[in-house]
Amino acid sequence: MGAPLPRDPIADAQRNWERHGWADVAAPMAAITAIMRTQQILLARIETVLKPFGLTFARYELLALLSFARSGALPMNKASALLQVHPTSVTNAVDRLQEAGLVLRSPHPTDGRTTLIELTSAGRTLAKRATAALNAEVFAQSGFEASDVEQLVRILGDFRRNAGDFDG
Amino acid sequence: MGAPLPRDPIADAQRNWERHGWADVAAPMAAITAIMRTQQILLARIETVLKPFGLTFARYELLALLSFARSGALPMNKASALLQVHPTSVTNAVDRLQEAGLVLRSPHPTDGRTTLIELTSAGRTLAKRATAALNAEVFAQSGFEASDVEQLVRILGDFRRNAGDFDG
DNA sequence: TCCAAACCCTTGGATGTCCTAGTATATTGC
DNA sequence: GCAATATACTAGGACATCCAAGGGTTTGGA
Repeated sequence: MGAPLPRDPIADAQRNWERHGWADVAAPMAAITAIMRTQQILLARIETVLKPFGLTFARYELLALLSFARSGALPMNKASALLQVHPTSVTNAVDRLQEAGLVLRSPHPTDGRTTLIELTSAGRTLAKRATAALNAEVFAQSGFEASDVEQLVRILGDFRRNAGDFDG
Repeated sequence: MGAPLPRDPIADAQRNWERHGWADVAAPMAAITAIMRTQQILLARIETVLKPFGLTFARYELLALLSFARSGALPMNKASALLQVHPTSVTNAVDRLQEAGLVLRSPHPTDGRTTLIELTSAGRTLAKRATAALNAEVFAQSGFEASDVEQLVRILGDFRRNAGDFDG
C-alpha cells in the first residue's frame, strides 16, 4: 500500500494515551491495535497466495476443514462452529465453492434440517495444492521468531479459552 | 457464535498439520490462525461498545486520530497512511462521519488536490466519550496478563517493522 | 397425540476492505 | 512555458462479516 512510515503509529498512539492520563490502559490498547494491524497484514499475504487458485481465505478455510474430516463431509452448522463464523458466512462460502465445483450440498441422512457439505474430487485436489502454497509462501516465512511463535500460541490460546472459544 | 467448543479447533488444526508431515510449519500456522481469531473476538467486543455511540471501529479510529492532531484536522492521504488502510476506506468513513455531523471536509489551503478532514465540536465530544467507554470496557479488561501485553507489543512490533509498516 | 419451542439454513440489508479506473491538480523535465 | 508524469480523491464492483427475519424440520412436554 504505501512506503514505511517514519514512526510506528501504534507506539505514537500509546504515547498519546499516556499523555492523556490513560497510562493504565495504554499498553493493552497498543497490544490490541497491533493485533488488528497484524491480522490485516497476514490476511493480505494469504489472499495474495490464494488468488491464483481462485480462493479467498474464507473459502480456503472451509475447504481445508473438510479435507481433514474423515468422510470429507460436514454439516453446515458444524463447520460454522469449528470455523467460528456466523452461519450466514458459511452459506455464502458454500454457495461460491459449489459454483466452482469444489463442494456440493447433500441432505443429512436422518435430520431433515441439516445440510451436509461434501468435498468433490476437484475440491480435495485444490485444497492440497493451496495448502502446499500457504505452507511454503506464508507459514514457512511467517516473520516471527520460533520462540515468539511459541509465545503467541500460548498467549492467544489463553485469551481464546478465556473468551469462551473452547473449554479446557 | 455459540457455546464453547469441547476442544480448541486451532490446536486440532496444528495436530492435523503435524500428522500430515508439515510439522515444520504447524506452529506458525497455529499462531497465525490464532491471530485471525483473536482479532475477530476483539473487534466484536469493540463494536459492541461503540454501537451505542453510533460508531463502528473504522469510524472511531478516524475520529480518534483527528482528536490527537493538534489542529483537529488532517489531509485524507495522511489519515490513510497513519491508519494504514486503503484511501477508499477513508473516503467511505469520512462520508458517513460527515453525514453524522462529526467531521467535515475542507479544501487544503495550498494544494488543490488535497482535502482536509476536520473534527466538528460534536465529533470531538463523541470521540472523548467513545474513548472513555473503550478504555473502561475493552482495554481495561483486555483478558491479557500484563506481562503478556508486553510480549505482544514487542512481538507484533517486531513483526510490523519487519513487514515494512514503519522504519526503526 | 399434538402444538409450542428449539434448531437449521437461507434471504436481504448494512458495513468495511480492497481493486480498478477516472477526474482534477501539482510537479518535473525538456 | 508546456507536455508528461505523479499525486489525491472518488465512483463502481467484488467479497466477507454480521444481524434480523422467515420457512421448514425435530423435539419434547402437556
